[in-house]
Amino acid sequence: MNWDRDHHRRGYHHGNLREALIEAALSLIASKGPAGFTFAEAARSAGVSPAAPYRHYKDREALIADVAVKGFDAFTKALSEAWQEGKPEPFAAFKRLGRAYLDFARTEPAFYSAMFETGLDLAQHDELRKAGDAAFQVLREAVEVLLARAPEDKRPPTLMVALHVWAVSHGIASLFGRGDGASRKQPIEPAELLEAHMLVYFKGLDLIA
Amino acid sequence: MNWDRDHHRRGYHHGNLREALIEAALSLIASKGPAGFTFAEAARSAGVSPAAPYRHYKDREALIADVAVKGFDAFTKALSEAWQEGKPEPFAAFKRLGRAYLDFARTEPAFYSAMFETGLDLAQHDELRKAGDAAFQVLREAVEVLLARAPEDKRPPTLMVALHVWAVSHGIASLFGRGDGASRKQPIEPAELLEAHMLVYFKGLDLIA
DNA sequence: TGTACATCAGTGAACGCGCGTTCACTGATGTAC
DNA sequence: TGTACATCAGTGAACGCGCGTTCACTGATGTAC
Repeated sequence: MNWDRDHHRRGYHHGNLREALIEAALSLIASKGPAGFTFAEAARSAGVSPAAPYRHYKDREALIADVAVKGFDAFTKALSEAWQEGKPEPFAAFKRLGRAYLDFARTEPAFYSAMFETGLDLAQHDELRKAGDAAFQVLREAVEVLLARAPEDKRPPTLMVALHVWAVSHGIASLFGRGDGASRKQPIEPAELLEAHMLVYFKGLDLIA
Repeated sequence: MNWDRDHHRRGYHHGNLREALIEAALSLIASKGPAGFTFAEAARSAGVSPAAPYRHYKDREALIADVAVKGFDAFTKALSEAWQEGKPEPFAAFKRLGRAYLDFARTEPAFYSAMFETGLDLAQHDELRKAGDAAFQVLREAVEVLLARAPEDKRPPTLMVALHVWAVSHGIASLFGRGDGASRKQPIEPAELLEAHMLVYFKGLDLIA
């Protein structure tokens, strides 16, 4: 609970309303889903009048889009740090990458749902699409390093493999790996399920024995 | 447009308000997403007073849950009909099953998002969980038939494989295969992407050469 | 076959509520000279 | 270093709106005899 942790230093100007609104939006999304988030309540929880957010965002949707962008930024960072350019060993690094993907979805369900479930039109939010592309780029580069191990004549297309990796990760995360009640509990842990999948899949690609 | 296609036969009693409300909910979800659906507007579009829906549903959430249940029923039916008990040949039937999965998500985006993206707590909606389980059961049985081909000593667990199939199908459907603007267009068709995945994956399981 | 009555599935008016947004405003901050 | 002024980032009151829900009600339907 940190409703007013900053009240003591608040004067007329908030100082960093933008960040405060994003945090407020996240905690509202976390507790009520992406639908149950309102501009007014975000303002209230940032300790500011309902008109104040309009200094920073055109409207409600602009704030959600910004939350999603910030989410993708954090996601890209988390994935990059897990991948570590494939060092010291690409397969071990890839395993870390997969775990980082699921960890993010589980520990940041509000970000994750703002990123993938708000139904924002990507054609209308260029910055959002770019932020999403940057995250995917991490997966793509990791796949590229792994595929470099295969003999050139039987190397599958990087894009295809990267899309497979993304799809299965996203599928596991959204079906079985969320923190909330929408999760369909299974007797196999999400991380274990993903790892088992990648072993079979890479074997199918002749990348491993 | 069928706002009042039934008006001529409407008297005091609607006759099948329940179905009309579900249809109304679907078209509202389709045009504005699961968030932009209201009880009042559903009533209006069914040509009925705002109090009428309460004869059939406890509240707004009960209607959404029912839409999701009906969606799973239709989904289960579509998958079963595609699978046809694996006849005449299991792999061909499985390919049909995968296509049916993606087709449903693409042609019934409103059902699909009511089923997977409304964030309903499954623990609190038993009928919904059951309807979802029934759909998954079709995948599970199909996987079981395919796995029967593998030599018994190197046969992977049915549940694990079925969960992999579900995850990758759901991942592809929700990331790349929806009709709306949230779809991340790729140079590979969803159906092709799924089929390519299953070929690699089954090869990894030694089910095919 | 007709009638009395219970039950079902609607009406329509009303309610309190919170939302998104606009407006004229004002206090705080930064900058030019 | 001090002052004038432009700009920035807030206020707070107000608006119209549609929502979810409740209520006493009533027309239509089904059933017992």
